Amino acid sequence: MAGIKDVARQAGVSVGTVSNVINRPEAVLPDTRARVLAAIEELGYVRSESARQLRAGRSRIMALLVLDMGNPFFVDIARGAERAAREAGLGVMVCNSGQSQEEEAEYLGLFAEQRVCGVLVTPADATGGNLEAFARHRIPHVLVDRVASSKDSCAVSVDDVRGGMLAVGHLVSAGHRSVAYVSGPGDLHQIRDRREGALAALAEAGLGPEALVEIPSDRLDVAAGRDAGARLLGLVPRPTAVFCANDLLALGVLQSLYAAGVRVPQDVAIVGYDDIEFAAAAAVPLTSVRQPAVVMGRMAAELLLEEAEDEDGSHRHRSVVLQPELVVRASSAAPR
Amino acid sequence: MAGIKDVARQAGVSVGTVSNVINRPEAVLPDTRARVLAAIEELGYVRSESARQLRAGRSRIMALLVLDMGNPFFVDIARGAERAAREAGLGVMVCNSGQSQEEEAEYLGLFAEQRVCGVLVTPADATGGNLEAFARHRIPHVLVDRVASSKDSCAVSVDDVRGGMLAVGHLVSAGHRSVAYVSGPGDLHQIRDRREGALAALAEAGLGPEALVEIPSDRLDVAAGRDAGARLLGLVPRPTAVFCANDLLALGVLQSLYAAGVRVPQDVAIVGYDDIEFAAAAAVPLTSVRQPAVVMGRMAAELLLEEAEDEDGSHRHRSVVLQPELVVRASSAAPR
DNA sequence: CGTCCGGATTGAATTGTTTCAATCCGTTCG
DNA sequence: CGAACGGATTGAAACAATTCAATCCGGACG
Repeated sequence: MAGIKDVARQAGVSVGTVSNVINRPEAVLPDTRARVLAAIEELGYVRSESARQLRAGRSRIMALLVLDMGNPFFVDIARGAERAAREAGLGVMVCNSGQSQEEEAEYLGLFAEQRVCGVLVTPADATGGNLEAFARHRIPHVLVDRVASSKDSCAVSVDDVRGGMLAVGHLVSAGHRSVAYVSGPGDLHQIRDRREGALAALAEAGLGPEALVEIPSDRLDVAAGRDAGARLLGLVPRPTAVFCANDLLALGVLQSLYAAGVRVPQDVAIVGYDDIEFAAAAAVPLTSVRQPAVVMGRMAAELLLEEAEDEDGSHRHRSVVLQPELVVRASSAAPR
Repeated sequence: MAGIKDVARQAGVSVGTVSNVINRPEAVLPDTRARVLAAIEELGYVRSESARQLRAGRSRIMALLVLDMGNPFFVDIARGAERAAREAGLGVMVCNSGQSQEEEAEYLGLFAEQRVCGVLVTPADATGGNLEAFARHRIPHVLVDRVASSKDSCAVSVDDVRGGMLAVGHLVSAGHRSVAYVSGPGDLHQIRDRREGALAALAEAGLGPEALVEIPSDRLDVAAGRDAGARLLGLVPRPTAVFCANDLLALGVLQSLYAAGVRVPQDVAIVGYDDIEFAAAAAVPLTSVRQPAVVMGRMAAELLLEEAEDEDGSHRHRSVVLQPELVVRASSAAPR
């Protein structure tokens, strides 16, 4: 494959001039430039990004590590981040940790080797232990959908406590007195915060923590939701409402209940979380807590860019907290 | 940031030995190895992927360029490809072209600069003109969800003509005599093949091409489906069934009809395409043509690996055609 | 005792680009 | 006419790894 030297020889100029034609065309005489461009065309020259990177010390790629690309919520985050990155001339490398700390660690190692200009990450665990190495190496990183645990990084999150309050508050004010919480991996902060919000809403209505029946789940997908739905059906007495930690779980629960002939919302009301596109199109359109996912992705990318481009140490880490919004649809209503 | 030289100095060995410790540990005496590993640990050394790449000539990353990551069908393809790639120790860089030829060209250029070891691509246009440069530079590439237009590359596709036949054959045998086809961008092969299959199914039942009413759409998402649904409502006479080029469109159409009080399937039957996870959870569970998306992604990645690892030119380009499968659910039934 | 062998280690060459001090050359000015 | 200037161009250094021929060293063997 042709390199810059071949181009230089072909055009009868030095390598420096070829580099200038590519990077600072205005600094080269028009006819020299034309000659070089012709040589580039003729040889089919494509500049090597790795050589540039080697010299520059870091790549022009930003990494995004999410829990699950099968969840449209994360796809929206990716979309927001991608747009912001492209505006800055950067590429985005999107990867899934699948909520596994090992995979997360593996990917973070990969990113460090790639010398990515920064990492947007939704950590798979609460402690963020995998990120310590990043802080040590001064690799810019921004926590996404997660509050900053230390002052070592920026973070963009949505107020999950408030989201849980909105969801369960809505159920309580519709008259429900016993609510199931289909949760997810216990080490996820979001899951815990949403529960806390749910408990707060119950407390506000004078109900104790026993009014919230937790149905744990180790994953956050539709299949796990179906399992949770089956378990819900077995509960005696059965709660009259379910709050799910995300919409995928809610869709799975809905399918389960539907299949068992339990009517939604007459017999059981359901509230999901994320308000993914498919929530509105569900068998019974899903009441859900909407998160500004695209905005979150964009803001995270912008914070990362600010940190990465910061030369003089003027960057101050910030935590942005966005507000969720309840979208009421058919799946929630007063109990019998 | 510490480099291999710093490690060598710290451990009192040469750079070659450090390199050996990392890449061929068995070729180094245990105590030397221990010393080097200690130095690596102490200095927090992380090897530079760009320097490796520069020397090796190409990266250990495979690119995947799909039309839209918002479509779960492509997410499944990505999952399949990612798994196969990781088994081979490669990373995957997933990008969206958004069906735009300009974006596609931009990304392909980026991939060439990155010297990716190969590209999996669902071209945004029928001609695949953007790929010519790849063929010229001998960059391995595999067409995904698309038949090979030339003998220059491998391809993995699903028999879309047959998929269209399955869908419309099902509708026809349920008694429908007029079917709307909500299509997508006309330059996509899949869209045309599915139409062809639809026409073939109609012909088999003695119906002419006028029995297929095309409702064109320039995108393939839920919003476009809603638009298409609105247009369908305005048709006189209104077809009794709709075949949608994918499930996102079908979900959108379903929402539109539902909102207008048109009953599905009593008034209008709907058949989608892809059988995404959300099809089964829809307001009316969607009949759909299932594609083996994960398998397709995996096979594509495996073909690419075979091509990329081929040294002696023994690789022969192949086209794999997978078979789709009809999944009948509530959204399709006999007309009034 | 010298030679040979083989495994461990070395260190220089190589990769493709960017950058920058040095050089070249044509103009202008004193 | 020489010097100073300034824009265009040059060419070598630097980036961080891998690779490989050369070297080193200890032991075995003649």
